[in-house]
Amino acid sequence: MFEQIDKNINRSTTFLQEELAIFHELLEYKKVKKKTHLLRAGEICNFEAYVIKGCLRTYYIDENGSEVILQFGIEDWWVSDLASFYDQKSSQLFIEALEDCEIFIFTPQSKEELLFKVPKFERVFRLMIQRNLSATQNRLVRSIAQDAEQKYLTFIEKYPTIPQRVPQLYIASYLGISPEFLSKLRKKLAKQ
Amino acid sequence: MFEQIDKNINRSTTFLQEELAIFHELLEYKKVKKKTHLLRAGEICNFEAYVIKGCLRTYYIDENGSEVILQFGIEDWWVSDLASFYDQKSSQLFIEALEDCEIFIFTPQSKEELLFKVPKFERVFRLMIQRNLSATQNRLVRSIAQDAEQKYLTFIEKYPTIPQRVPQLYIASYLGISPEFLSKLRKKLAKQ
DNA sequence: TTCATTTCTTAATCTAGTTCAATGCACAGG
DNA sequence: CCTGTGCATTGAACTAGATTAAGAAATGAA
Repeated sequence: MFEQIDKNINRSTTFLQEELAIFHELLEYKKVKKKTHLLRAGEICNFEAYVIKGCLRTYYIDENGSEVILQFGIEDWWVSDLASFYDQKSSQLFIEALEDCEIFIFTPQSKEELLFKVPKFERVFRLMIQRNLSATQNRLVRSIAQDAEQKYLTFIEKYPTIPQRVPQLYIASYLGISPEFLSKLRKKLAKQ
Repeated sequence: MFEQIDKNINRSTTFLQEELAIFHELLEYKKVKKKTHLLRAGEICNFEAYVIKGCLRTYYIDENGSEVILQFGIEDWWVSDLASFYDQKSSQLFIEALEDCEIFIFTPQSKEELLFKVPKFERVFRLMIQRNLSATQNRLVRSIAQDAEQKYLTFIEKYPTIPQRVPQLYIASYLGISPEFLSKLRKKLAKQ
């Protein structure tokens, strides 16, 4: 049950068995049904979720009413609105399960307790947010500098499993192009 | 000399005089001449810089050879490539002074020493990166969902001082539009 | 199985923004 | 003081991608 997440956090820091035991103690296991929202804009995000199994999307609805997908969360990703979680302020994001999911969650309380008992976890979480920042910066650059075809190719290279799991509609929204145009692109690429 | 930066870090956490003294001790003051690069792609970023005065840009050169400006750094902003700084790995970014600047810098060593002596600073730096992430996410959303005119208006509202300080060329690059089109936009907006 | 809902594809039309090329301007350096 | 260099502006021609609308295919619920 904990193998997967242990392997993940052990990438950056090595923990003792007793430290891991405290960690496991504080994790809350949850099942989430497809189409359930874990978070809606206006609410305060009171979790940081680690995806054991399944797929979720984090999205934003802008002033024109159009959805923009910020992130897909699949196995071994962390999903949350960190700004809302840390500062306990109202979120602007939606987080929705696209498949039946299994997740571990931290609440602000359980996380605080973990960091108090095993301060080494500071590093794990700092790295998590830092990776997130790097990934977001890279995506921003691509969103500005690449054309639709390059973006799509980069996407399927980076996330080869996602296209088979989520509607194309959402991939188009992630890439910032219309679903119709993505369809055309795929047709063109298929016959090359 | 330290008033400005003290005020900035005191926004989120309150520090004792002796803690601030340690902080000041570890800050390194530097002057940087216009057009100097603090960082080039391929190098390891060995600083986190706080801008006392002046203006810098952080940019990226993509595979097509075109520049994308990720961030302008002006007074009271932190400027660095965090991924490179923390992991001491090769950077992908360039950081260049657009005006003569005065900055404070941390090296990996001085920062480690600070966090060791005054762990409360963990929070300051965590908030810094978190704000950076939120800002980058918001920019990503705008870059996808807004048209050029909206982006420009959002930009001058958010950073009203920058247009007077940096060439339009760079603002266009930040917004992800061509300089020619920005010029046309400005003309149109001017006569409204 | 059937009906309803969601998703995908195709084609025609339209437009926001690019590219290219020429001109004018400002100001920094000798 | 001139002169090069970098930047802004303008206009004409072009194109990547949006939008609209309609039909086909897939999925799911009852």
